[in-house]
Amino acid sequence: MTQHNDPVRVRFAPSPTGYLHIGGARTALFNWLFAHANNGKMILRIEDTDRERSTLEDVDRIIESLKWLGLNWDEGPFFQSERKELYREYAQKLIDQGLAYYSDEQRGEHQAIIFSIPNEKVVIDDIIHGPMEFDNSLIKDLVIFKSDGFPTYNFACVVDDALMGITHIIRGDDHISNTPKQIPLYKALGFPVPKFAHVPLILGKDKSRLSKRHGATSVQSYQEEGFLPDALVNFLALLGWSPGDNRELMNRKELISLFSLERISSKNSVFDDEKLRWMNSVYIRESSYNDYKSLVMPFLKSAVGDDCEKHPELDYILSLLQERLKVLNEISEQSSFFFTDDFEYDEKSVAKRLLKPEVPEILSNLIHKLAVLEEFTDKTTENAARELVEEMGISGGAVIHPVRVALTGVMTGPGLFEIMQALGKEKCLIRIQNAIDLINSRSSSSVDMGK
RNA sequence: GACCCCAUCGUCUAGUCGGCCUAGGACACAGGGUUUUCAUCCCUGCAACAGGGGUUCGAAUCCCCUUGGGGUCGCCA
Repeated sequence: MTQHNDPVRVRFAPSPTGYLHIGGARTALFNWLFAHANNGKMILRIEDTDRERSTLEDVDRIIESLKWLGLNWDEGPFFQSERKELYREYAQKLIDQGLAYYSDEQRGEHQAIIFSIPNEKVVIDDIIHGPMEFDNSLIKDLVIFKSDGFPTYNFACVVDDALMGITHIIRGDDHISNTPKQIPLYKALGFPVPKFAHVPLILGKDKSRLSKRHGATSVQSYQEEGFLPDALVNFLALLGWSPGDNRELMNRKELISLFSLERISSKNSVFDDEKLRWMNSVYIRESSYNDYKSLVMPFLKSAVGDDCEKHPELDYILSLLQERLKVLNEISEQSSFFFTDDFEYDEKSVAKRLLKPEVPEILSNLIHKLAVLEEFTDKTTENAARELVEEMGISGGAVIHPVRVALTGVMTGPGLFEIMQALGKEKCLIRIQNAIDLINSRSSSSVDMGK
């Protein structure tokens, strides 16, 4: 592990002009992992110097998302909008030293202040990219105070990073070109220059920078879809970083102990939704039942109503579904038939499994078998079905498939006899009878069509 | 366009100072097994060092060029 002389201090510095983007979340995560791996501190700073676009709602949303992901911070949140005077002091120092000057262009109430960038080469020894050289004679002087009286990003950022004692700046690749502008600012202000680690961007399927047009990119939308924070954290950590062996499934503790900036790739990476979903299903499956239940209940309730909580077979039903959910909100489509009698019959399933000449007889025979059961469990119902199979000389599938469609409306789902137990005798008998009626009504009309 | 970054399977990646790489793992995909279905699980398969020059006994690994992709060029952050 890398040794650092000063106690490590990092920061995550979002601007509250939108949701927490998945890319921002990864940057926050890398900062968080680095801080924890080095016994350092993480600072949260809100960069709200754009008074037009910054909103309090966005501040809340971003903080909510960070909390949901479990990315806690040690200091802050600090708001740049509250530190205006501080920045002005430093700008004044630069003016006094002749390193900055007032703009002669008058645009607003205040006069903009501009920093003269020295015409020299700047080398950044980036932890991820290695040395990068820039020629500052090629760039224009830098506005550090806007005519609305607020500092610009580059200025406020440098002053804060220095004053807050930030040792490592871990931020997106898109800030690389800001760095050669910021370094002369550190020097002019007499601040030590921190270390930089520019992490590559996250791309969409088409290899362009991940954005709204690639679909949902806010952390909040992943939360709403039913991804677990642990799964998202694990997945995001692997986007651009790897521990070096073939390990992929790692909890936070492992992530922290294995993490290092040096192992972050310098290459952009494409966000693979499929792999995230797979990883999420692993986390759902491997959760304890109680954790899983508390995670999934809000999704179930919003899908089928709060009453589901009182369902006598709730735990049994949820446990049947635990191993087949990729995201939590799938609970809705996969369990509604347990909670309502008003579920949809999937036409393809009906055509394939119910509309067969032998089905009505099988179903009605099964009704007779089930009706006499005293105990109605997965075992007893299965025995009944096996007996029927025996007596009629048919295959197991010949009874199981149509019954599944009769009870659930679809061809896939948990084991049939578990479903029966969860549903209970009465509902099973009614639904099987309904299926028989459905078949009869269908066949009488199709007979006329000669088919 | 200028400046900068990047380049291993479709995707995420391993490949630490060049040899152990006939390039490993995971997701996805295909096939098979288990299963009443789906999912899980197990097995198998498919599939990559962008191209061209060097350097070297030897290069995916180093250098250069080309090509391709990305980022930045705001009194936005």
